[in-house]
Amino acid sequence: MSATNDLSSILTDANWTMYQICTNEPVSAPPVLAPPVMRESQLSNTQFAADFLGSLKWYQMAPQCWTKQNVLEWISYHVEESKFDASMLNMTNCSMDGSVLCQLSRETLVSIFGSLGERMYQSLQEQKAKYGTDDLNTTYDLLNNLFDEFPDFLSVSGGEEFKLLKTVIVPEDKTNDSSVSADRLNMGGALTPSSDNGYESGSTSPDSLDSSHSRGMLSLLNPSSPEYGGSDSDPELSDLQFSFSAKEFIKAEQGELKACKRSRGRPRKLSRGSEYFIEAKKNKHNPRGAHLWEFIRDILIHPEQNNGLMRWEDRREGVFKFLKSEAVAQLWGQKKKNSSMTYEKLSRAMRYYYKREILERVDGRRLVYKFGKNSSGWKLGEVGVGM
DNA sequence: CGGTTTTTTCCTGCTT
DNA sequence: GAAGCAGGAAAAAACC
Repeated sequence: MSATNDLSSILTDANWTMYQICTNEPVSAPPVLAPPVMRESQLSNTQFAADFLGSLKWYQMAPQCWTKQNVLEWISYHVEESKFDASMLNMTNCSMDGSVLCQLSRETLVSIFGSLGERMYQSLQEQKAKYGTDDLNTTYDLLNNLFDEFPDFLSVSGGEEFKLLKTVIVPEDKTNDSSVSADRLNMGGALTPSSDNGYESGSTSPDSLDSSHSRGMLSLLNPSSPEYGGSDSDPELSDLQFSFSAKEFIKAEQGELKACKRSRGRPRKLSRGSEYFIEAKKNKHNPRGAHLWEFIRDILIHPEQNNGLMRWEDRREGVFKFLKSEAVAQLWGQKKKNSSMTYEKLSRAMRYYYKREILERVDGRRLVYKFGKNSSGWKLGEVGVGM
């Protein structure tokens, strides 16, 4: 079977497993596994050694040593873990062994896997570090500079529909040819050799941008805001290491949650230890994180980058309108690492701002809000950007 | 660790 | 009927 077919199969199964609503089956997480016991006498046995290596999972060895199958399993794991819609992947880009994978730049991974690419890049760095081959400081620096390097992510051709990361797509027919859906949302162009990073994406198609939009969007967070740390929590992700037992727990708990009908109110999200992996850790430099209204404000004050998501209706009065409400919600969700964010939920949070006078009501106009007296950073005098 | 704040989730009813 | 608005309720998560 070809690697492409392998992945297709793996990912189809992954999505199917992930998106079945009422099953109790948690998606597979890397378990705490001891490597197969190997007797000393067996060490000299070449076949045994080969078998032994072949029996190892990706999380049991350095990424440089991964086989194509290991790489596919690694991809599959992240697809499952993040509820990524695998149908978006151009699977021809996924056929590589660990040595090739390790040469891919973060940008390339992002171009292939969209929003998942960052996490995968982090995972790769962590795995390298775990096996003593990486410099965490390098990772830190790379992550720290992440947004600076993506100034053009929002530069999509005018009128282009903003393409969202469809994180939850339940296949109607499990047996469907995945290439059809892959074509529908082809994530990346063909990989082409690059002198610097080994490989880089040759794609400049807007289709390949996808969640990269959000990265661009996040990059425009107002650095002047005292409550914005700029890069959110990313730099500290380099400190993260896999905690397989914790992840196993997460999966089990997610499975349990899916198994029963949601109760009223916010559901329990993830257990302790899970945030260690799933949730970005709090950034010491960004103790409070970004608030929703600041996120909205920062989209508005960078019209050149907001890609038609929102616009000012009355700049002086602070009146603004959502043009692509669900897209903004998805961006917000991506920022908060919540793939199920919707405009409905976002708007509820917006309505809470009325009472605090961060926003004022604008009656009779759909999708229109107005900044209130307790908001700041949007007025022309406060922002050094002419609008 | 407990209290507070902010956000998320769900819901019902209403309006456009 | 769909989409959006309004706001109560409950709870998670972040903060203090």
